[in-house]
Amino acid sequence: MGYNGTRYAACKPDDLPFVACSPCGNRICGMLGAKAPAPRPRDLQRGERLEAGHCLKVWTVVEGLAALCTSLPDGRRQIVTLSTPGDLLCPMPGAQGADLWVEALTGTRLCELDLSMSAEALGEDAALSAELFRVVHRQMTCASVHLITLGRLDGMERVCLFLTDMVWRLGVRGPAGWRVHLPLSREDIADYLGLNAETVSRIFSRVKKSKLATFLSPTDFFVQDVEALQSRAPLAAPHGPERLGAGQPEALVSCRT
Amino acid sequence: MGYNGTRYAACKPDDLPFVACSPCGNRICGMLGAKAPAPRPRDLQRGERLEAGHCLKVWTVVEGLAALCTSLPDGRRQIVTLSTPGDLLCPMPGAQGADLWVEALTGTRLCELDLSMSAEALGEDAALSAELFRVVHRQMTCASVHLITLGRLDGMERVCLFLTDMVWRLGVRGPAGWRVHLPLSREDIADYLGLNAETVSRIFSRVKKSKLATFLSPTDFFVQDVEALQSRAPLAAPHGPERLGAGQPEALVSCRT
DNA sequence: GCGAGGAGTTGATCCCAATCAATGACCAGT
DNA sequence: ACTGGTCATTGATTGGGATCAACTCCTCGC
Repeated sequence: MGYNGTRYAACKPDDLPFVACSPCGNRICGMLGAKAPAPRPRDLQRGERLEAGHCLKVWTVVEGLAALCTSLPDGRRQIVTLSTPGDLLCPMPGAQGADLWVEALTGTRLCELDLSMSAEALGEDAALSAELFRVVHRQMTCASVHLITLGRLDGMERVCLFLTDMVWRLGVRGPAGWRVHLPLSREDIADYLGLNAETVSRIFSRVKKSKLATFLSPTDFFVQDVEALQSRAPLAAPHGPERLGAGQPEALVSCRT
Repeated sequence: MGYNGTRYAACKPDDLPFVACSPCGNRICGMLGAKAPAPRPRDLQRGERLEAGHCLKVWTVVEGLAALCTSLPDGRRQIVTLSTPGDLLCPMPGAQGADLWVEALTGTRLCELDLSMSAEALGEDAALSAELFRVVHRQMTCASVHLITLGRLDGMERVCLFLTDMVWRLGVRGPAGWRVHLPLSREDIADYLGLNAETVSRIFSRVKKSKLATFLSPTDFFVQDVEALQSRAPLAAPHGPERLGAGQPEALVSCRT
């Protein structure tokens, strides 16, 4: 339970193997068919890592929360991407000097797809390439929002944007508002937002005081007025209510005039 | 003059029309052939903008320096991407709430390619899709470095990383080191690095004092020991000496074991 | 029940970068 | 040469977030 019913229910663990994963938002599994080794499920405990290495492996998050993490030689960590159920995780060989890995921020079930064996298929299957392009395109959009967040928003704005994003991605709608379970620690949030854990905690208190959200426990909060929360940030959360990417690549479609 | 001779010389203005642009690093022009309207050159003066809109237009920087800019309703600006000659600029419909545009930071010549007319070609031409994927893949890598920079590096580290990057991208090698002409203002640099103009200026002074670089003028500097400069940042500049992306998509190739 | 350990909160203090302001360098136009 | 404008530099001050530390709460294992 807990996560968005429609997306999750369509791809519950029992449905393995995952070739029928497409309802999760990952249409690649289905498109590949016999061209790649069958997708295989992977269960990770909190803190467990997958070394991204340099292979073109791709994961779909089925349940839980995974992050694309980097860390500098001195231990500073930056979370580049948060992936909630339905998201595709494709770690790209990153920056020299920074480690890169996929980490489960809570107990997480992934669906692993190894595309490296089928590099030819990638180059030749047009529909697949287009789909890959679409996915990466979407990730670029999210990356832009994250970039602006880190470059120009102050702590309060970052946190409000983050909470709004969590509402859209993990929230359960109730009669009076949204209830959200935060499956990550303060430090994880801090590493995603470019802050530190104490600061995140302090800002949560401010959010609480200004009644933008109610905290039921350190990991559960409730939002009555998402608009109010959203408007505290000068930028909209990338995973809005009408979730992008369900249909055609919007850049291509929106241009027919 | 001024810019890296080899890359620039292969695609100088006289070579128009730009179908022969591929030596610039943009192989898309050549691949499209008759499927898209012929690429057309555009000259921009400093500060001039191209509204990215929602169309799939793509630009190659031939000469000068262009930026993908965003700004928030209150005027805060964040430069998402800097493009030097040879780079491909493809503004993706960005964050809601933030304006997005392409801006020339100095006199700049672009080569415009409108892919929106040929959306079918995009979906059907496998090689083209793969190339697009490769380009976006590369941009993701740069975006990661930029993200870590904004999230976790302090001012000095950001500036040293930036200067190193400029050496690799714009530097002219001389007998005693590299000479670089910076075609952007302090404020542009600040908006790229998530700082403000005065801070950038102050840090430049510190760099000068610590002899990591010599400033010949506000817009020209000289670096004797790039390694020393580079090592002041905990991360390598994304445009290293052996520039990525000249050959195959490295993710696909590096996995053949 | 009890203690150990981890996570979260809150306080005190420090420090880096933002802000505001003054000055200087350079350029274009008259 | 003078003037207005833009850009860069530098100083004084402020402020937001980091750091260090104390304390609470909760869980887990015994």
